[in-house]
Amino acid sequence: MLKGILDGCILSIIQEGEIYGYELAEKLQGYGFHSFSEGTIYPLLLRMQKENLVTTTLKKSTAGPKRKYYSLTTKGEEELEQFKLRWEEISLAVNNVMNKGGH
Amino acid sequence: MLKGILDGCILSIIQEGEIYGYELAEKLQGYGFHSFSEGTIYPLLLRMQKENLVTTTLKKSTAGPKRKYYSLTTKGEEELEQFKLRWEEISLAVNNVMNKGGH
DNA sequence: ACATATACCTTGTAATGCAAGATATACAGT
DNA sequence: ACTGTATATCTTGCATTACAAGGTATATGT
Repeated sequence: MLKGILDGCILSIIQEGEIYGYELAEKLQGYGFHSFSEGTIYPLLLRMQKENLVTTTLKKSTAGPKRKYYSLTTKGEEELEQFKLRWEEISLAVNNVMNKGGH
Repeated sequence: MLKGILDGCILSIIQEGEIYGYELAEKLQGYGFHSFSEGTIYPLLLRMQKENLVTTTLKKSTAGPKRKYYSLTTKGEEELEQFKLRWEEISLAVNNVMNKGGH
């Protein structure tokens, strides 16, 4: 049902502007997602690249190996729009269920 | 991240009143969940029973085999409360991400 | 006797999420 | 030069979840 919810969130963050994985992981925490390790995020980014939702460019880091910056493709933007619609449907449905049972 | 979201929704529906699996499946559709087959719901109900979140009583049906009615246990009610909190956190976080990118 | 609707369960598979660990680069302190 | 620390990416292996598909069983109407 909610498969791809993380995908959607990541697409949305990338849409704000080019970003690399490590930074993205930190940003997710800032938005209130506590539970995402890099072991979750990196495989997901690789998958999205494979599906042509994002493109990457390597850039030097000030301290560490090269950063892999991600940007949305047109297909990625479309996917994001679809995700937004899906999220509205789902969150509405869950809120429906929740608010019936009690105050 | 959203593992157990269906669990929470089902707990919430059961809290409204005793209900059996087949009816629950139909009710979920009514709330706007399109994609849940019985192959998803029944195993989940059995698991929740095993975890002592729900209890069951069998009752005659007007047309078909006996219905298995589910009710919440105290533990199930606690689980539901926790889920509600978790859902608020998560939906807030996702909405944060979504609305930044510009609607 | 047969079809249909109801009702529950099992099997097998794919996707997802995560911990843990492997690899690699750069800089700062000693 | 050596060591530790922070940065940065990727891989492996496992557990959970979601789902389609199929299987079993009961009651009613014709």
